[in-house]
Amino acid sequence: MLHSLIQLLNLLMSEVTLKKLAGMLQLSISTVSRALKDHPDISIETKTKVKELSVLLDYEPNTFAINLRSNHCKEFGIIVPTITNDFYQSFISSLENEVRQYGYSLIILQSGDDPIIELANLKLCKQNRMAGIFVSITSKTTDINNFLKLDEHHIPVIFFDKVPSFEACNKVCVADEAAADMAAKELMLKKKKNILSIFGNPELLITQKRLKSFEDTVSGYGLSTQLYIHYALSSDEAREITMNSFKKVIKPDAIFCMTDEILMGVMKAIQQLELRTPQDVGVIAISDGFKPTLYYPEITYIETSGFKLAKLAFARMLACLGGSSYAQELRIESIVVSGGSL
Amino acid sequence: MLHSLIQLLNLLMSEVTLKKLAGMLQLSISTVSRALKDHPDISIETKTKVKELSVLLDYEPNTFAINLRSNHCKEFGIIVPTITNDFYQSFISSLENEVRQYGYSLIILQSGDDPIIELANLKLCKQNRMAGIFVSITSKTTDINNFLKLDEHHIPVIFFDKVPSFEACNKVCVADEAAADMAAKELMLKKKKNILSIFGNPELLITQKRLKSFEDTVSGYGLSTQLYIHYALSSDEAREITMNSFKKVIKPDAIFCMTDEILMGVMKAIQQLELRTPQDVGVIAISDGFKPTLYYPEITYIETSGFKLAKLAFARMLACLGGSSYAQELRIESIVVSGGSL
DNA sequence: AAGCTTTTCGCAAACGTTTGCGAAAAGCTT
DNA sequence: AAGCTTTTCGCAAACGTTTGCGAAAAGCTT
Repeated sequence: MLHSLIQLLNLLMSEVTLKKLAGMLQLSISTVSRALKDHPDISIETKTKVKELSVLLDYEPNTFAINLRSNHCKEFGIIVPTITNDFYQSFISSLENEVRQYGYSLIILQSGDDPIIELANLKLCKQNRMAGIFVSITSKTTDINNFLKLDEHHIPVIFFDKVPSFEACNKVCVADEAAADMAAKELMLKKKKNILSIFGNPELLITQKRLKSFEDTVSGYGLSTQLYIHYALSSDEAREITMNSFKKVIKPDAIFCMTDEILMGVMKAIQQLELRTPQDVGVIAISDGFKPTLYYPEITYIETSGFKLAKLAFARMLACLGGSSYAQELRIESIVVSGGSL
Repeated sequence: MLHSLIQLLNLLMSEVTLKKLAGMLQLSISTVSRALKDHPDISIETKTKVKELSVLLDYEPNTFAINLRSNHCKEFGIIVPTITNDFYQSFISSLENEVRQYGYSLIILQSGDDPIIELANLKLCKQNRMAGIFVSITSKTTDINNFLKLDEHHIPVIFFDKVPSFEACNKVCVADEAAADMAAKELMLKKKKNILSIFGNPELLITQKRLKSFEDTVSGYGLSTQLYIHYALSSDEAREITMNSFKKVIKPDAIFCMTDEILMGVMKAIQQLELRTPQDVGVIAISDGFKPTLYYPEITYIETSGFKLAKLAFARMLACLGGSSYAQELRIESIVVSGGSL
């Protein structure tokens, strides 16, 4: 009696392991291991004894040992330029919820839009033998061979949002062309004639796709619509572009904002100019859907949901882990959310 | 020659390990291990041979094995109600940058403001033997014993922002009282008489502290200032409160917003009511600093920087890992950022 | 009752590191 | 040249799991 009490005390001092459980129960480690996993070789009596003690002592298997044995862990990495962005935020939030349901964890890695750091993060994912990674590349990433190499190591790589143009890889995107097309159609329906069109970084594939689609749709209508195309790399640049546009003789009757960031700059300018939407100028954006609700009237936007995209990305990841090897490009459809600003 | 070529091919097929390196170099595993770590026992010639081959074959130590051996890993967990919040976003972004510099990774765990999930996340951190965790508790978390238990397992716990009232734990906060006090002073300086004061969840310690300090400061001035105290749990509630307040006979001449979320609702109401700041109504907020720049004129706010708080939290974490055991409550000072809305 | 099958468990190796200790070889002392 | 120190390396155990295989005990068959 005293003896087992001392044993118990010793146990409470340190970590509970299979070996300790086995020692107390006078069983072998393998039997304890199998009992806890309901292996058919073990008798009911032994199983209950083992399980009772393991609950009593709050036994928790050592993840490190399990990882070493199985040579993989239940962690995903996500590499983004920065998490301070509504779209990524909702993507990450949604993704974290998904992976948790499946017993995985999510490690965030910011590249700061720097390919060097991106590469370092990638290496970390490889070294930590992550179960898979999600990547939104930097605007300067040209070489994606390092990403493809991970695929060889059986670490699936899912690109999302900002994806490389290379074809043989897994990509999930919002409907770039379709979203720009929808925005253009909305503007045409309202018979807008002078449209200030502000796009993001022209080096990104997403910008090029959206611009082309936008222009094509507008010219497809064959109306005498004038597009004033600008690129803004920041909210502040968008604000200045807007301010300058309204100093001109021909003032825009509508503004198209390719991103939330641009929308923010545009709206600030509109407040500064004391313009009213939609009377003085119409506004439409492509957005995750949060920023447009900040204004009154709410901004009409084409929704590109980070939440939905994360679900799609995770589904694709599961498929890859399940053995689906051939690369796919998936996209989610957009919808128009009318807010009264157009 | 052919023999070593075959060896090389075999190696490229599978993972490179110390054993494989040792086999190719006709050395023992221990010698290879020590050579790579510049152990003084190993000769220069051996070291260079080992290192050259390891670079050639792109050897990367197996993290799982290292973790098992050392019984700890280089990962921190961060548990927050949700990451979709400017303050947490900048906190996490900043924290990720910090931990990366020190070779750590960051795992995000959202509780969804649910104590059950929070507990599950906590257990995960314990099971994965994380190096330490950062926690902002849910509004319903009452029992923090489970957190304290981690401390016994030598996993430091740093509470931030939403912290428990229990004293003997590590806490880093923004200057709750001081921030509310500063906001009150700004309002008094502008001689505001009817102040709509909207606070967050009244169950949170942070709300209680700010409210008390705010009221104390205002009454300390001894002026005939009227405070209209309200609580808003969402942006939309704040909007409605504001809308209703301006339907009253006595209209507010200033609005105090305890959080970004509240500010957003208030500003939307202001746009809807077509009021101008600061002429028609003054606005001041406690904020991380991003949202206030969205409006024109920019909102005057008391800065509670997530960036700075993250740096402080990480410094405290490092101290804990370094052996500092006694619990501390740390806070960062706030500053007033004038934007022209008051 | 002898031989067979089933039940129940333990041995031992393996995953890839790190590290205390010992031992051989080399260089040094007097 | 014998004994000593230094240099250089390998053996073996350990971290905590999982799992193939074998073996003892028990129950069954005819």
